Amino acid sequence: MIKKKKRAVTIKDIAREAGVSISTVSFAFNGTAPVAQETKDRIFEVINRLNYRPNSAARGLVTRKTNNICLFTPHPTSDFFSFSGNGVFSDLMQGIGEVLDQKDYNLLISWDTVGHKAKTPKLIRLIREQAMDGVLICLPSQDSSIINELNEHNFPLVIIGGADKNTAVNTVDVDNHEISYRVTRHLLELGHKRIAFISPGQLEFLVCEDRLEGYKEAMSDAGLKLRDDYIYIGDETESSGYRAVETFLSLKEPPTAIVAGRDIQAVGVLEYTKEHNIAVPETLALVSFENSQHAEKHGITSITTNLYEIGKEGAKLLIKLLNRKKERAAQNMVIPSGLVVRTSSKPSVSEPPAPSDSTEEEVTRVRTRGRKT
Amino acid sequence: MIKKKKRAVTIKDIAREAGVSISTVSFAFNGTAPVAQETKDRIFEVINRLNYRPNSAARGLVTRKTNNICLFTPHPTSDFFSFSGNGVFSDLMQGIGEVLDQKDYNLLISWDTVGHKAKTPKLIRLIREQAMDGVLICLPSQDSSIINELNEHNFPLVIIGGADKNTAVNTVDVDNHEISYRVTRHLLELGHKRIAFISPGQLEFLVCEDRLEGYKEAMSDAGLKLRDDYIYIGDETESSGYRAVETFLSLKEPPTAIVAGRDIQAVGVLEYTKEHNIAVPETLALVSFENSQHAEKHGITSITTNLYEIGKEGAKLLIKLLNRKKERAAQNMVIPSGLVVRTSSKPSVSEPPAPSDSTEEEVTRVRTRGRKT
DNA sequence: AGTGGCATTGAAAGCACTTACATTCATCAG
DNA sequence: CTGATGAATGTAAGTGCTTTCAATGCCACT
Repeated sequence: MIKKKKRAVTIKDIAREAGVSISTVSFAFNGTAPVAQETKDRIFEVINRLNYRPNSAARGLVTRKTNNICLFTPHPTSDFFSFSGNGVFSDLMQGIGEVLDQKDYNLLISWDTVGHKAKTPKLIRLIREQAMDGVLICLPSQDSSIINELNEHNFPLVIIGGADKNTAVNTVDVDNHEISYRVTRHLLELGHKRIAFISPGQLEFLVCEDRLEGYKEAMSDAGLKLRDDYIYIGDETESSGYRAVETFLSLKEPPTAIVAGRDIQAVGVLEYTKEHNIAVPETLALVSFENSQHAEKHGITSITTNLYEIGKEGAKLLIKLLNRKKERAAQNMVIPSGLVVRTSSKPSVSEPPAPSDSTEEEVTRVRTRGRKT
Repeated sequence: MIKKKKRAVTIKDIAREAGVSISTVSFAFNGTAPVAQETKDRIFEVINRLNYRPNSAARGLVTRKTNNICLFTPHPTSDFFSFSGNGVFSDLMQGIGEVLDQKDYNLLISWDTVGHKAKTPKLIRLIREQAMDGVLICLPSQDSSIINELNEHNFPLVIIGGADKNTAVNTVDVDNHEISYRVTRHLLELGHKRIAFISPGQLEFLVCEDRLEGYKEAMSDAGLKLRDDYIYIGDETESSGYRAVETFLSLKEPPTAIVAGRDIQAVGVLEYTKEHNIAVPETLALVSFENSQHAEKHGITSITTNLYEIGKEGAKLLIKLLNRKKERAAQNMVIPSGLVVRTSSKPSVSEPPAPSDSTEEEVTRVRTRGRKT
């Protein structure tokens, strides 16, 4: 095989080979102008024969599009990535990837660089370099300075999983406040009064704050007063659930039910109750979030947070944004959640009965809100 | 705020504002030619004031570099992503991301598109479009047609986790064959003769094949004959481990020890033994791979497979490749593994003793092999 | 035959950079 | 004093594409 500085095939090559001008090739390839069927056939024959694909840099230079979309996440070892124990990140990514793929967008991953606070955030750098068309930010913390900056510059942006409700920005998420209200309400309806809450993580994450608030509101609405000692700030580990029950049950007035912020914590709770022979749900009822395999395996009542769906809708929304000429109001998209009642909150019969609240029947509710622009 | 079709600031703007030519700006910014300190200062003042960053498409067009590196993986819901239960993908990605970040490369993620066999693989498309400089392929299956194609075109490529030893291609991985030999050997040294093996997944994954082969070789070397009924093809689930023991123990001559292909399977094994009151390690000894949190938590003897390190080295190697002018022989980099002996393969004393075989002490061995080119 | 209209196609101007090469100007050896 | 040297800077070509606008040819219709 003869080695030459083998340049990739360009539009020029196609034009020459097909005996037409380069603009005609461009028109034919992109379908941006009418080209006689005969010439079109000839051109495509050459394109396929030579495996031509337009150089993305050259094309991007003139069209000002990169077809890259950046997924900006917290640090991969952080809380978030182990959210739900396993597979959550995969679910999200798969949802995103699926729609991006279909629309021929590329997925760029970026996260806050460790210990480089001094440097311009990588995300900002990428934007200045015009290296991507839009960004999906997932699980932002309360420090929304970056988000605000992007938003002001009017950069296409969708936030996934926990958006500050006070910012006029496009979001896709489950309504953590509402579902937390719902699971707490479920326990209340079973007659529980002393209900404790385990936060899924640090409260600076909006998911966590929202879930806590939903719990609080449900309690207040039920006329129950909130107790600080019924709130435990957990993390992404099983053992944080374990330690939480341990703490709760050592109280003078221990709770009779627990809302765990995530399934893996609920697993930790069950580990404790099993070790200490505490009857679930008779002595201690338990509900949780995510409805993951863990919940299914351990019979934990849990409410779904469909990350796959969230990713998918987030990507769709972002792409819609990119194709929009004129400004529009920011959209807050809510992915429906279904409560799946299992033995952890119900006298065990045999098999978990049908969900009281099916995911399938609900419909995505979309709320819009004004934007200053 | 006045809305204008706000073009990003270009090198031209900087040149005008600083009163120099654009080439001087380019020289100063990139340090590619000497520029008087005074002018350099003036230029950088303007650059910082206007937040200039060179347009990546324009720059890429002439330099033929994108600074994008693609991580090509199996489908995100596949076996691989849940490899090790949780966090493995994160570990790998973090390792990769860390070094890429430092060198100002961007991370592009791509995986085989579902059900689009007809379409040109996305990876090939990206390469033809010259949308990335190099690719990290992780956990390839035996179908190495894509790899061969890339390799023939001399496209910068590093394979992570399971490379076909017969292809002259750059790889970074633990030596699955060797570590499998080692864990099996460990059981043999404890006096076991009837040792069964659970494959971590379908044998088309090279990791799986390698681990199986290592087991087989250790058995053969010990003068023991291989039995088909001592081999079970598992998957990424706990229950595959459960089913595996169940199968093994129903044999006329059940094994006295098991090599589980991954920690999560070992967990499934322990679940079974616990339920059926089978003494571990007395009646059934157990070893596994990965040395994940699962292994630690359940006291499973396991051998490390440091994905973080693998990712890091893989990225480093790829970047080295990109900066190399002349061709060099392909490198096969082996990340060391350490066997951590715990109670699952040792009469339980109290706490797991010090590892018999510490990771720290080993040194990365690098093998090279000729390449045809 | 002349003319207008339409469908195709081509020529050329960017897009924002890098870089080979030319130019300038001061300095210094002869 | 002159020409050579070399550092600093500028000029312009080229990167592969899109897109505007002009040119061409063909046909029907007058």
